[in-house]
Amino acid sequence: MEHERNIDKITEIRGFNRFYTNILGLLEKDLFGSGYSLSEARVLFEISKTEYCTAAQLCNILKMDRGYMSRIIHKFEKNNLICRKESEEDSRVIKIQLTEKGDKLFHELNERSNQQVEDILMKLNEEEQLNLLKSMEVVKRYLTKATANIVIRPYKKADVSYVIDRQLSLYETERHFTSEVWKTYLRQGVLELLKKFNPQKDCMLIVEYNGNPAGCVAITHAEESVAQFRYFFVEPELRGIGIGRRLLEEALSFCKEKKYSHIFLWTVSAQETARNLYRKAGFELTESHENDEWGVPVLEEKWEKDLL
Amino acid sequence: MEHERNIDKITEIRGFNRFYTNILGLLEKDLFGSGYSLSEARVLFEISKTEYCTAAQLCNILKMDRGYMSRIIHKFEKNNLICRKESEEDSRVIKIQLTEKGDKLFHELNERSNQQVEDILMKLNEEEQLNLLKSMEVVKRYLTKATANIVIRPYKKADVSYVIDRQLSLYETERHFTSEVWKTYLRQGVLELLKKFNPQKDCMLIVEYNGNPAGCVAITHAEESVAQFRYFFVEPELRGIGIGRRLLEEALSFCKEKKYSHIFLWTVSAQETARNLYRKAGFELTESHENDEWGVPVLEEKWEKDLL
DNA sequence: AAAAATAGTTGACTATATCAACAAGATGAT
DNA sequence: ATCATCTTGTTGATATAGTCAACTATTTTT
Repeated sequence: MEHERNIDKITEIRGFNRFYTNILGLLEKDLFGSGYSLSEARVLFEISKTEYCTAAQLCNILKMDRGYMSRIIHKFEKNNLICRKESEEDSRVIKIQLTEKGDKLFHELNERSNQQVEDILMKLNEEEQLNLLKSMEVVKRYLTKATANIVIRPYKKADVSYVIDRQLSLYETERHFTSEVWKTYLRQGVLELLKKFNPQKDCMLIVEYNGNPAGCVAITHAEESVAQFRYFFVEPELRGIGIGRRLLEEALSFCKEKKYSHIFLWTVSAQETARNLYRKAGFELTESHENDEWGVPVLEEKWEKDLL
Repeated sequence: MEHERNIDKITEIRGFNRFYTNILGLLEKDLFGSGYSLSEARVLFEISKTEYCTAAQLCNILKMDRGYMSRIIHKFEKNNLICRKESEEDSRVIKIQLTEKGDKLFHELNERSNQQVEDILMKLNEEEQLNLLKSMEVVKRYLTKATANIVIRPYKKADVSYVIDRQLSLYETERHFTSEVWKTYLRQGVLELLKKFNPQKDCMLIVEYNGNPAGCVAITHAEESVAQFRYFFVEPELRGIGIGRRLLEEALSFCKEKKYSHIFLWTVSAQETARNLYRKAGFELTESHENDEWGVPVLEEKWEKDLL
């Protein structure tokens, strides 16, 4: 009986999958004439999107074979779409960037795809458009929740630049923190933590999503028996499915294991979701003040919690 | 400004498309080991689903190349998954049916896919599952509306068996009409209409969806200056996007063109959507009575409308 | 300091898909 | 009734896309 009910749902979902296979097939036809295949276009798109971009990363994101990826990248290089530079941190790694020509091609393909989607959108009225978008968001959130391969693991050397770069970029787009003071403060803070890293006192956890880092949290030793909770963020596309809560829990359990008796954190113009997260975990707002140093005036808040 | 707002929507939708490309990629991996490719599995699935199945139809539905399809079908035949029979109506056409072995393979692959989807579903609670399904339905409806290539055209010879077979099957699954009396009544009715077909009095329109028939309506000459509206249906997957309304409009405009002064229709246990459609078009319920002949007792209703 | 893991490359190969030409049969227009 | 047109399915030639395993050079872990 329980199973019978599920079969209907399963059939519905599989129907949707077949339907969407056709929709995607329809949209993909449009690349004809560009001289590049769908896979190549996807790679190009990811290169343009990814700040610190390497072949291995592209393979993770797009789930493609390494050899195949290598050849696509060489074709791109031959056609002057990208340039490649050995990484300074790891000489096995080659960083990939679009050239001007590559960027131009990307924009062309991008414009075509946008046009195509707009043509579809124009067949719907405002209300239908909004319904469509809202429903897509729901489908995406639940399927992410149900299929995402998410692991929380200790940081590795290679994560350092991710944590710094990504945090700078998120704070810039989401909170308009632009000042050099802020950038230096963040960069120094992370580097210092890792230089003096003491596994008995400090902790830095990375969210890994399908093999790539997608979030972070750190515990640092502030003073005797007092821990500070820092560098907390989750990639936008993974928000709303409980990963922040898991990170916070793991951080707190590290603190308990290491016998910290108190924990605090500083946050800025906290949004309801973050505040709720802290409140639910037993934190209390204890202090707040204005700060003008980060490029935009913000209200900084201190939240604290006893760990006994 | 208007355009700027659209760009956000377009970006969202394209994000969803990339996301779903990955989801589908994930699900497709599961065919490995079956000895058949994704395309082959899709063909197999369609064969099992399609009552009167031909290669050309499969090409339409799956948007595949004819030559490629030919080869897949030959591979299936070689492996005893299907048997092929020349059509009696059109000797160019070869009808395809699953053999017992083909049916068994289909069920195996189907079971695997179901299991896979169920595994995903199990990661969500009841409420989340229902939200997911509801949202998928909305996405599907609006995208169908915005992308479907729908044409309403006069019937062709080749449509006759579609109209009969499909209507029998829909009435059986949706209204539990099972009696032989009903089947004969419907079959005879359609055949008679087409035998005596007079383009000045009669009309039969077919909804064509991506090249395949997907709905129907007919006007028949009942008595002097009185038209009967019959054989009205739209494929379930295309309901809710205004195709029924379009069919009704076209049928009425045919009646006006041919100077009919009155039109009526018989319907059974009409659902709200159909009733609303008739009511909006100016029909009125004028008569109703029970009928036990169709395999299940139903309330038949007569709706009428003057055309002056 | 050795063993294991990772990034990227390459050759050989297979699977998947496309294109154009063709024959046989149906259909539509006049 | 006839002829041009369209449709169905087939085939050979070819192109594209993707996989696999072996290999080098480096970094990370133990």
